[in-house]
Amino acid sequence: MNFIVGMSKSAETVFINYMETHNLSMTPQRKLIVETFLKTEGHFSAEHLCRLVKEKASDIGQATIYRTLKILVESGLADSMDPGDGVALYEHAYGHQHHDHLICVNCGATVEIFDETIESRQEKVAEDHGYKLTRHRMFLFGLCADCQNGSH
Amino acid sequence: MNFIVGMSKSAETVFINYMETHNLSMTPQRKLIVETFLKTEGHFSAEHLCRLVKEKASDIGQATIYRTLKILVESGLADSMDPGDGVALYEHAYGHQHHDHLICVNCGATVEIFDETIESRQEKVAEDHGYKLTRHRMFLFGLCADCQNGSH
DNA sequence: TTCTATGCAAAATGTTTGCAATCAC
DNA sequence: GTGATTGCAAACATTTTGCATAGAA
Repeated sequence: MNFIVGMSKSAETVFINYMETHNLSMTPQRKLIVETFLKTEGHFSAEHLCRLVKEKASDIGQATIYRTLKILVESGLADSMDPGDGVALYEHAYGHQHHDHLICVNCGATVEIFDETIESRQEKVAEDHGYKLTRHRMFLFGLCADCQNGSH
Repeated sequence: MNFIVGMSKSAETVFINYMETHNLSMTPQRKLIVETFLKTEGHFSAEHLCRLVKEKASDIGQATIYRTLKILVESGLADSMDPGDGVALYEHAYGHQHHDHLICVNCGATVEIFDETIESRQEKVAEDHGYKLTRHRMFLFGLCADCQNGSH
């Protein structure tokens, strides 16, 4: 379950460090939630993570899962986004470079995208308006190749 | 209150046409809500529009305002967006070209932006992944000039 | 021990819906 | 008249919070 990325620390180590420096204790609940989060690839809702966690320990309350997700985001292990329907989606952030998302409006298939030209134009546009850019969100919506063809 | 834009129809005309072709009736409530919407510039929430409408007619229910906002979006007069906090913001869409938004994270000042290069790269990135792009949303977050300086 | 974390249930938020009464055409 | 529209209140979905209990260090 470790990320082997050169000399960088594992996600677990980063999380444990964050916990220690913030006087947060490592409870079995948090351990399970973080492990489950790290094992889950892709983009998923809090509710989806809840289901996965409760499969392993049905007595964990959803409040704890939401609270731990917040810690995961603060610690830099998770990133959260809302493509527009008011439901936050989470994904791994540690060891992952910034990217935006290309989402199929029919089946939900999501591709992580990154375009240097867009990124630098964003900086420039912000500067042109006197803004100091801190972050951005970009969602491209369309029909994926599969959905353009056959079904539905 | 009319938009004088060459030969194009006024927003009211477009709305009335939409109503007729969709078998929707022009009630005094809808009339007031649409008038208020058209008079309100910028980016505002449903709740903000509710307040403005209720100042004029306190007996209009919020459900009617939400329902009318939906009609406004469907008719192409309004555009709705959610910059990320789960609250939809509305703005005029009729007679306005597409644009994205640059938002001050401190004071909320919002600038409408448009960059040809970004737009065409978005198309290309989508194509490269076999997607047929239908729409996109982009939010740039940063500190506006005012907030970089003095007050906070 | 002492302060933090938990689970539960209730609250908060923004939006939508069911329904009987009302209104537009 | 007839079907669409309204206001109300309740329902909704997601996320957050208060609180008494339980647990970590």
